[in-house]
Amino acid sequence: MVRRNAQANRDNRGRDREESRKRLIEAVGTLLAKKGFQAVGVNAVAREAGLDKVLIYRYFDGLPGLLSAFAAECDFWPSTTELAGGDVEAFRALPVVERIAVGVQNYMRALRRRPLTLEILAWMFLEPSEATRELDAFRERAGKGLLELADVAAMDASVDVAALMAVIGAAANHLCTRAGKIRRFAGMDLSSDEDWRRLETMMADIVKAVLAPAGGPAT
Amino acid sequence: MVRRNAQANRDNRGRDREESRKRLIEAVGTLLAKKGFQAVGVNAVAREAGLDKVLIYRYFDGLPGLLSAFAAECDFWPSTTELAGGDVEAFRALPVVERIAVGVQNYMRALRRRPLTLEILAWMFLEPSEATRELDAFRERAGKGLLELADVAAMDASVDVAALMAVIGAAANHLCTRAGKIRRFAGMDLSSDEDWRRLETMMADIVKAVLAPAGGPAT
DNA sequence: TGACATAGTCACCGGCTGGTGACAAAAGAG
DNA sequence: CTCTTTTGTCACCAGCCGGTGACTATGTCA
Repeated sequence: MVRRNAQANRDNRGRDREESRKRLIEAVGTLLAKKGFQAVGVNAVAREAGLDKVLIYRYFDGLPGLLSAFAAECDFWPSTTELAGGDVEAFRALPVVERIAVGVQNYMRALRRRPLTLEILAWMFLEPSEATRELDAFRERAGKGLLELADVAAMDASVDVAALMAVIGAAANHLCTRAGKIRRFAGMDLSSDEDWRRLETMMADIVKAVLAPAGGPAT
Repeated sequence: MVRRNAQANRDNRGRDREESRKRLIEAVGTLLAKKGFQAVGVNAVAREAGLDKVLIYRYFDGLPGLLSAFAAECDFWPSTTELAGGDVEAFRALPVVERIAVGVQNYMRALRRRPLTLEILAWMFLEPSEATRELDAFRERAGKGLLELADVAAMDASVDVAALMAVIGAAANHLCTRAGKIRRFAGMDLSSDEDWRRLETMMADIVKAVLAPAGGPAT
């Protein structure tokens, strides 16, 4: 009785550590996509993978380790290159206002392209837990990269750039993470490409309007 | 054995429906403040109140009903008056750009003043569940009120006001809900009044810069 | 062949969850 | 005084959860 999993594995002539690792990691992804982060537990993942949960402890030293392996496997977080729009040299050549405006747009697009990342991100935003702690490394590292990529330091000091970036970044995070949960937000349809275009345009307009008021200075 | 709760109640010469209702509602608040929304379950609330969980079903018809009662009891959501800064007449007399800028500031301040609301809100943002569904009524109702309060309809059509409001609102929600969870966000200290002042100022500056570029029209 | 490490299964633990049915004690009504 | 309703307690249910120890099956190497 209750031999389904065992048999399925025996048919595969299991006994392949790498294969099992892979299946467990994949199970995290499918479970994340199907039921959200809340459903990702040792029992559920093992069940989804058709393996025994003890392997999670043996191979990954627990759930945090498995999540970390999952993040490393799939392209969990956008690369600096992606944030620069593919061509870092060309990006650096842009005036600073354009760099920020384009960088924000690319950041949002990169996030929206990764529903699983958004799912995890939403939970990390809500309550940084033991399970998600290892994933923070990815975020922080990428955060540093983004800032030095935009090279914001060389800016007109008359504008509070840090506050601007915080507001814009907060809006991007909120809009992207909510997009997977609800359809409408403040009158915008988060499932509509057209409305996302409006939001992206507004973000860029904000950056430009604040940093370069009335065709003023701005490097 | 295990007579603590029972005795505590007997000492009070319990047998007071209203008193018990009140204690259950209060238990939601203290639990929310102590351990967050995740910890709010039937068992935990009853334990916190020193009563039996069956009373939650009898008096509130389950957890959603209890949460709804909680929301109705405490001032869960800011009133229109509060969003207008106390004086609705004076608020209406402001030019539209000022109305929006001030309204956003008041919205953020109102949220930050309500840590329990923020805790619930964060969960409603993450995953609208059966338990939080009844609380949505409060939000939607208040949302309508805010929009007609600002009277955004009478605006210069050359600017995408809806997108602007969405971006600003998203930023406000994200910054406020995260403030209770983490200290720093994008270089800003969310526990510092000084940095909140900078964020508020930036929000207002954004609204003004986008709606009234270079001292342009704007009603 | 036999010894040994690895891969994987299974049964079990304590503790929690939401939920229910049976019952005691108090208050009120006639 | 009795009978009924209300208030509250308690015991129990099935089903999860994370975690562990004991086991078997398979392969490898001498």
